Amino acid sequence: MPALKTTITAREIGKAIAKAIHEHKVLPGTKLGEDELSEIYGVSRTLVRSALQGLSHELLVDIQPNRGAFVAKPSLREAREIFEARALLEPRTARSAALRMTKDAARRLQTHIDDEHEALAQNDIGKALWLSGVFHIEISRLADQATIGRFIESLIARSSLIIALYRKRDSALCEKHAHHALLEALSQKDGARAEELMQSHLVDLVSALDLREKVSNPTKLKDVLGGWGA
Amino acid sequence: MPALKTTITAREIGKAIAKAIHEHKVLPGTKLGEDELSEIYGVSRTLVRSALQGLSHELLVDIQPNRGAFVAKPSLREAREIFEARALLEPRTARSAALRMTKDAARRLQTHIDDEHEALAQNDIGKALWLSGVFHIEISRLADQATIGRFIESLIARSSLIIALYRKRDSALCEKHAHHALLEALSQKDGARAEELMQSHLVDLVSALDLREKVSNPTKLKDVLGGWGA
DNA sequence: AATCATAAAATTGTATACAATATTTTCGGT
DNA sequence: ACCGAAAATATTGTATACAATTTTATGATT
Repeated sequence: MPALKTTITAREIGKAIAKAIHEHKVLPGTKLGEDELSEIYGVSRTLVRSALQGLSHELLVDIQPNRGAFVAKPSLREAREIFEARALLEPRTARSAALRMTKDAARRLQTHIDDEHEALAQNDIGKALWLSGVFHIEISRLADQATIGRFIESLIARSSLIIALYRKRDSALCEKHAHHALLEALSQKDGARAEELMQSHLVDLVSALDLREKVSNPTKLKDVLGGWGA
Repeated sequence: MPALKTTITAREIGKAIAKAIHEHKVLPGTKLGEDELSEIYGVSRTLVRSALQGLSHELLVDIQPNRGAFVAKPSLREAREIFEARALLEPRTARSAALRMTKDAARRLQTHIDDEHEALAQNDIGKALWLSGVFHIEISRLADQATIGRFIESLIARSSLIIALYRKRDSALCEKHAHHALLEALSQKDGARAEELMQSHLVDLVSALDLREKVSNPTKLKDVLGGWGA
């Protein structure tokens, strides 16, 4: 029988929390108490703290001194920056990926798309979101550029926070076709097309967000509430 | 009188170690023992570990399970990737910076160049190296793109490891003129020129490195040592 | 009832203690 | 002298204990 796993590492705890964040199981602003997490994973606060510090380095959680760790709430500005950075990195990376495409990779990506479809069919939005992120990460892996790949990974993780915070109410996240088209271009080693498709896919993602400036904080309530019975 | 600082944070310890690495005070591969660092900074291993984990996240140190933390030794492949990534990000960032340039920023950058010159005059190569990195980071700060700025910062930090490992023996790191020209373009808000200059500056940096493949590991010592007395 | 000051509880920050794992030293055999 | 095994030492990994800080609860005062 396979060896029973008896320990859990800080990294694994971090991954688990990151996945929960990615799947919108925990929303931005949620407090991540150390004792609570210790309890959950059956370890001391030491490991939990290590995991949280790691996540804070990835800007997925915000550690406030003496107050604790909270799931990060990227500002509007951060949100824009993150998608600008993705627009800069991912299309080019998709192009590189196309050139290195293999049959095996194509099968793997197809499986991902299927899983994504399945999750959507079961209305498991969280899982679909996570799989969608993994799809992008897989592509960046194919590009064989670990350094930029890490950047992209970090951007994608934070993107899920942005979606949680700024998604337009009506927007249906239907990435199935985009991902399918992307896979096709990749399979044909058509780098130029893959680049194009990735670019427009990212534009679509942003267009499903409401990244307009918030209404300026109403210094006077009257401005907002006034004129009810004139 | 100013309040006496009595504590040191994990972040500050990390910064101090990072600076020492950047200045080549500690070279790639150096063991960073926890007890040793605790002693130095007058804190328990807890904070030291936290600092080391942070640095490991930035890939500046390599933590080997049960063996400890070592100053990272980027591979040839990583070295190439890092400068490719810089070539992708920094020229564009320099262009953005030019558009947002202010008198104040120009003065600050000029001071940096002067300091750099001073350090070189005193033959303090380490300090010059560090200042050179900070110069690039300052520019990325000006671009007002925190997200990409963080990426660039991370790349620059690792660049100093690469320089330590792969610098050509004869190459004199003379960035003074390049930085001066860059500052001039920025001051004139000439984005296109700043982008160009940054690009060629990075090419120059790479050309001072020896990033060729190592000789294939000699499977037989005889191949290397044989033929001594034929 | 609302508000403020104070006290109690809960939570995070740091140090220390112990366990697990490496590294070094010692020492017997060849 | 040169290995190799085993003990001794040193170092990292994790848990716990205590200190510092924040949050919540309490109660007196208006």
